[in-house]
Amino acid sequence: MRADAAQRREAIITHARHLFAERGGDVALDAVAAASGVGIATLYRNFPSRGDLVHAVVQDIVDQIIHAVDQTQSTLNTDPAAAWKDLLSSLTAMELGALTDGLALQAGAVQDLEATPLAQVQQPAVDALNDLLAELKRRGAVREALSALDVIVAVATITRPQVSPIRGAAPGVPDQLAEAYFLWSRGQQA
Amino acid sequence: MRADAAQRREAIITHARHLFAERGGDVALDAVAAASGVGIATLYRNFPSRGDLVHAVVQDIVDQIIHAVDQTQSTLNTDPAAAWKDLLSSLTAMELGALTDGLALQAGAVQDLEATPLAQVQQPAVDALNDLLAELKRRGAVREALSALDVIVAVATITRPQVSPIRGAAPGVPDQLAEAYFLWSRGQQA
Amino acid sequence: MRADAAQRREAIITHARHLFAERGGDVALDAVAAASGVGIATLYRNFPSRGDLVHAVVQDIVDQIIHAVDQTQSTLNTDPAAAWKDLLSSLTAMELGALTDGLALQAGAVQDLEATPLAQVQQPAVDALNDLLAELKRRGAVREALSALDVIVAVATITRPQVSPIRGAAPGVPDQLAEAYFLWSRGQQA
Amino acid sequence: MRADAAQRREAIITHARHLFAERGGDVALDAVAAASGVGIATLYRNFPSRGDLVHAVVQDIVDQIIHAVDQTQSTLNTDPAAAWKDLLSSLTAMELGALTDGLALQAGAVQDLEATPLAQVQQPAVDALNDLLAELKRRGAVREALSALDVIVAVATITRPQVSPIRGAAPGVPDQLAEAYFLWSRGQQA
DNA sequence: GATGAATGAGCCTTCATTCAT
DNA sequence: GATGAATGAAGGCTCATTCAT
Repeated sequence: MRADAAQRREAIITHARHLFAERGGDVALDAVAAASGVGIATLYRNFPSRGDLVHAVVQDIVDQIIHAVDQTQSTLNTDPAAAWKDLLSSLTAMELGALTDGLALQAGAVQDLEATPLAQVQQPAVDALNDLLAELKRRGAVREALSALDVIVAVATITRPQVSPIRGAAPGVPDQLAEAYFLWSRGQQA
Repeated sequence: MRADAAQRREAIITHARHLFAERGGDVALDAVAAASGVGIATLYRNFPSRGDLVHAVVQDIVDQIIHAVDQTQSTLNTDPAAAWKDLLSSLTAMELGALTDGLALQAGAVQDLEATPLAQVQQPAVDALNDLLAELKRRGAVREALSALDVIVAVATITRPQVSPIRGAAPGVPDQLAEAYFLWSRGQQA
Repeated sequence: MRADAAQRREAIITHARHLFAERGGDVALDAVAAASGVGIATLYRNFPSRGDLVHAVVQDIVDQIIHAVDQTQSTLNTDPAAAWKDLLSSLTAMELGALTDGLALQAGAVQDLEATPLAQVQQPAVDALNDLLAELKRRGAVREALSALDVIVAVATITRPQVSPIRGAAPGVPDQLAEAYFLWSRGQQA
Repeated sequence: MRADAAQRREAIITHARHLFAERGGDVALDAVAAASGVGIATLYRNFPSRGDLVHAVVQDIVDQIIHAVDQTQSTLNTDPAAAWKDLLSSLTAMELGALTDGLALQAGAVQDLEATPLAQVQQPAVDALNDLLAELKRRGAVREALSALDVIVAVATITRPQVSPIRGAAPGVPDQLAEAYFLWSRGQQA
């Protein structure tokens, strides 16, 4: 039974992430519940408020970021350039756009970034990524002026959900931007 | 009073554009009206449906794009690289993000991009930009594989409204992305 | 100029009456103004509130009722049955339905019929018709138990505006009801 | 809770029917909800659009018409005249006026009566009544030229909601019209 | 523990009425 | 005097959240 419940919870998070990434952060929770195959009340039992669900989605993404950073550690010494490229690829595939839009709702009156509960949740990912960036910089694989938050926000910006007619009109753009960002991130001398 | 009304209409469009760019395409029309200093019914007299307002905002942006393209023509022959750089700067400063999000509302059931009334309104801007790109490509100032729509969507993606805590966390990202895109667009043989 | 204004006022009343009769008492005043070929403000100059316009429409109808009653006086002695039939025809052709629906708006909190301003305006018509009915009853042309208000309300009920699909489905009904009412009103002792 | 909900749904339909019949088809849905003792959102859960509520009310009335027709079958052979009289009584007591006004909302652009979803819902009632009328005509109890739709529309017209001051002024009129229509419908050759 | 139903608050839109030219 | 524009109040509908089974 416990396993069942945990599985259900995971399903909700996953579907919520996909929907956030696809349709933006303002999807109705009914839609999330329906997509997850549960009743709306079940969703609320697991996530007492919309913010809690957003929180969980962010946590999920953060875990993935940390995992991706960990993966990179192995090739870091042998081929730092490839390591950076792989990491950026992983991040790009990660639907960080969902993260960005998901925040929208809390943002209302928030002034102080540090105060956001999301900031705290993100911190471990930011820290891990910053450590990695430090290594990469030392090896000249990335630009000096690049912070973990910069990278996360940049990738999120590039991969944010796009209104479908737009996406259809210029489907290659996200890849172009990703390539451009990768080239730029490696630093001067183009 | 006719002049007054026209001025008011312009004010509404301007404020709507700013709000779309700042808070996304789903701002309450009440907020637009309030920001414009008019009652909600006045907004509705000028733009009978939300779609009409979006349409006007898009039109406004399209006009600006065309104007920017025109401005570029003068330096096109003397210094194509500078011309391209200036144009991209202009576009970046133009809040194209508002355009992107504004479309969201119509997008509901839209499958065919060409059918969108917005597509038609955009066409002149796309055509003008494509003509310019052709010239620039001939002069080797930009990558071959770059269409007007690509450029517009890319800039829109980069400058899309960003949730404020995010913006605060990594304020330099849009500029970084713009720079990256500029470098890439010139077609460094990658 | 005075003639012009008076003419305009009449035009508004006439169009209002038609629209009330056609589409019911809840037509937008904008529509009345447009149909009358004047601006909304002109309508309001002539009729400071919606109630005033309704009042004028009722007055107009009342005048027509009185006129119809007067017309009947001539044949009253020679052929009372024909007189009654003609009067009922006239009333039926008079769009009394407009009157009924026009009242709807004032009706909100009205308890006392006598207090209604419309009641007062109607009084002359009611009186004239009652006098005529008295004569007709004396001559056995109509049922004893028939008051002027009964007749007016009955005709108004029969000729009230009908939703178009309904009208299309059974177009003969108003005439059938008019015929039925006429027969009944003569007091055939069934 | 399922039973509870069904009951509530019935309550909404009943109250809507009364309000339509009393105040016309343009009552605020808030009022319907309040009268039914539920919140506005509950009404919308049961009837996603105003049209759906109208539809349900019509369905309710149609059911009653069919029931009334069925009831009549028993006395049809023994006393056709009484059967017809009873049926007309039943219809008159049925608030068909609600039906008529309820249609108003859909009517906007409707040209074709057959296309109306309401038309389809009504069809069974129309068919049943037409069958009965055929029998009655065979027995000479009603006029030849009388269709089911004629009867329904006529009764609806007679019992349509009346603005209260009017009703107060001539309370006997609906009964008078009903009597008149009954007499006429039997086809006394006048 | 899971579910469907209920609710109020909020946004979109219309309309009677007023105002400035 | 006539006009178009402006306005607030009200109704239609949706959605995050709570409740009863």
